Amino acid sequence: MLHLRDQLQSKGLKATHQRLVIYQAALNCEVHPSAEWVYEALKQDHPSLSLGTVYKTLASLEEVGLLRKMETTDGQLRYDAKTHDHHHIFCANTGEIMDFEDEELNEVIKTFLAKKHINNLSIRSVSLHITGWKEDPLKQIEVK
Amino acid sequence: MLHLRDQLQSKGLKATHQRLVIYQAALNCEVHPSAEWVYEALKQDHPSLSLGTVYKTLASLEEVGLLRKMETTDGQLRYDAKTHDHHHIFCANTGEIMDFEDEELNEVIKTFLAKKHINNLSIRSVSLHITGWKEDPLKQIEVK
DNA sequence: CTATTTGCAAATAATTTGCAGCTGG
DNA sequence: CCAGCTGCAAATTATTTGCAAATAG
Repeated sequence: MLHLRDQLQSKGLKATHQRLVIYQAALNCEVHPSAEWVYEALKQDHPSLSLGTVYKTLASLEEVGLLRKMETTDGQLRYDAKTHDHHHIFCANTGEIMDFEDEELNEVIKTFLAKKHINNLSIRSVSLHITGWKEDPLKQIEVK
Repeated sequence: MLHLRDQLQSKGLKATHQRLVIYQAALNCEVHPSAEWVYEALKQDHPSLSLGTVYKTLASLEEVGLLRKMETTDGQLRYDAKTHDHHHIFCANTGEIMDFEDEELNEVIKTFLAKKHINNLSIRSVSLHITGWKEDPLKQIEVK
């Protein structure tokens, strides 16, 4: 828990109890959490935590770069605790969003884009959105 | 306007006046429109058109594949009239979202992913999210 | 005709805001 | 201390729904 505290402080945020647990929940979360998700996850152990605070805290963490906003289509703002370049696989039948990390792929894409010299744009990050379909026969049954 | 009518009908949708103008507005739009955007754009010429109808119509068009939902971070559901694979450039200073089409890039990415054989996933589409920074000195002034 | 679709208003969901009281440094 | 945070409730924004009236085919 100590280095989370340091991270917050180095960004100029007070290391409050709420921020520590919210940040930790986001980091340990295997999915890409929404405010609601974090709130539900923490409610049991921290009943006095309010949903409004979760919203504000996630926004602050994003503002200072400790979290990233995720682009989604599902009507909820989601966050991503990985702040380095990585990719996402959206499974069209199960609705899952999985991380996909591949340093080689990052290189391939960035090299390609660098060669192209798009307008007067300096590229900061790239993230691939892969839409796929799980061919697992067990899962197939669940297709709605 | 004729082939729009045909497209709707071929998908089993009645070619109503509202659908024709909404679909056309989405197609001619250089940005990636939200329901609100389409509504505002059409309000003048079609004052009886209701926002609820715009929501329903965009959802229907997406359902039959004439539009795609766009992943965003801005809290509004946006649509994209391009239904083939293409990429998006998000400009971090101006907030613009630009299309980026490059058949060669699609190939490079798909070939790479095909080689990897990710789990038991069949890849349906890929879309690259490029975050960049416009180096235009004129624009730099506007950075907030 | 009649199954769909529209317009409107009311309902719901997601997020933000205002502000009094609490708390970390 | 006291500036920055939190909790709460009310406000706002985005989207969906229900239903009677309109309309495409």
